[in-house]
Amino acid sequence: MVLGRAMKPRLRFAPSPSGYLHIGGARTALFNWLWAKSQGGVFVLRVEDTDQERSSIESVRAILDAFVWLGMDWDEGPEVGGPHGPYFQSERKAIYRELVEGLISKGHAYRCYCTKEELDRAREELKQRNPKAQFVYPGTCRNRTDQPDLPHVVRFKSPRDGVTEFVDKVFGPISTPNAAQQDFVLVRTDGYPLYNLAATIDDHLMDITLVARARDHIGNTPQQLLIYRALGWDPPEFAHLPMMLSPKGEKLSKRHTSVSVQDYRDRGYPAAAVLNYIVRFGWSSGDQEIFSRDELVRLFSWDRVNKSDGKFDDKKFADVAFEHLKRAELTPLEEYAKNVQPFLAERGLTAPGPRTLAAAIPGIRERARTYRDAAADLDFYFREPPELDVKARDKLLNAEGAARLVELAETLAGREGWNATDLEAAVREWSEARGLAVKDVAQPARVALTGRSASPPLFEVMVVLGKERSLARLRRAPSLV
RNA sequence: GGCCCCAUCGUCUAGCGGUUAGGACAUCGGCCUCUCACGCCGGUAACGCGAGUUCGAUUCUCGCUGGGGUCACCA
Repeated sequence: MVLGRAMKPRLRFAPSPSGYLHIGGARTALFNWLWAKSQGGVFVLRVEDTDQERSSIESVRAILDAFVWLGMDWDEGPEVGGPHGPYFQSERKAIYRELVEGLISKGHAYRCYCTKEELDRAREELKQRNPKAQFVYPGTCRNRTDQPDLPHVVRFKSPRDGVTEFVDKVFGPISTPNAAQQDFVLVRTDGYPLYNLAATIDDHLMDITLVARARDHIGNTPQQLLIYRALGWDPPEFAHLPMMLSPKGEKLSKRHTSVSVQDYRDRGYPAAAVLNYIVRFGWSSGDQEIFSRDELVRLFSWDRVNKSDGKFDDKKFADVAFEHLKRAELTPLEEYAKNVQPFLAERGLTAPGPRTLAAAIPGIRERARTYRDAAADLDFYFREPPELDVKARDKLLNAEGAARLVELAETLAGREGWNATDLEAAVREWSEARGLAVKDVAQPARVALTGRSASPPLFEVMVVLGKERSLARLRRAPSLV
């Protein structure tokens, strides 16, 4: 027990509900979640909806859904509640108001009556005179007589000298001169707190022990530290994460790739693969590339997090997803079947027999790179007749070949065993007896059985299809030509 | 521009003073084969530059260059 503070780490992710869950946000949340899980700590979700203009309840829903899909559960927050609520900042205005009054009365903050228009004008004028100069709030209202009834914002009275420093869990010591700080706004004219104020107060009141967020927040940290000090509170620890950038090194936006977690689900990627890919941005564990969710929890640690930004790579992402789909230990059969179902439904294949589905999946596992692809690969098993790829037919199946398939069907009909080994032996024997190579029979048969030129191994297909349907499709061959 | 941060193959990374600088993706050959895949074997490919420190720097220090972030009544 150190200093009597809570020992269990309490981590949080605080999205602002102004859209979907961004893939970068998911990554930030993941690091927090992993640490909370691995330490037996608590992961809280807090909705930062102080900007009424941009926040929406639909967006909260979308973000929560994304968390559920990713399998990142939260211990406190919307829907589950908890002892530190409310978890929507819009419902915490009274808390902020009271604390801000204290700040003002102690001289750490003051009311400012300069209007946005005045400030914008001053900013503009300065820019005219000296395009390179930076506008700093001149402190006009610092010592002005207080008139609480007039419209105003509340500004923090930043120290003019000294430095603010902290030890980042990832970047190490970071020190910023206070002179670089201006009297930033704490509360807007409409009474709503701004990010730095609300986040600071909530992190403290919610007993957050470690704030892990993307590197673009490093510059906010000194301001928040100043607020902690003014409020007389001990700050939590901070960990900043390197950024995940576009392939070109720009800020990741939808111009470059899917940025909404929802998109990845819709494109048919496994959730665990999304997690696997994004965690590898800035974190590694030796040479290992593929991790299950549980492994991640077990292996994650801050000393394996590095500092340099990374660029998103679709190809690598696709490969990670593919690995998850290929390995049965990562995606068990039942899970695969369940997840591919919606994509089959999209193709109008609503009720594939569960037995057949389970039997068919092993054959397409090493072929399908997404659940969406898997549904396409599976299609011919469940569609009667299978969709015919005309090009494949033109290339591989002619009248002569089709006639042979009918003969083959009769031979096969008389056989006992209907398993891949026996079927292959039978077809081999049958082909050789006619002076044909196996592929001269197999390729036309593939077209008849699957409607396409590419499929899982032919004899596996026949087993999954079953004797009756296989024979029927072979006998139907002449009608395709 | 001020402040802050970063720097190993094209990309994600391993490396924590002495290595033929390793892995993965991508890419290029080849093998396997009833198709497509999977798999396997092999190739190309990196320490940004310059000073120090040291017997010895990818590794430590400084400078430069390059890149990124941030400077709102957004979060």
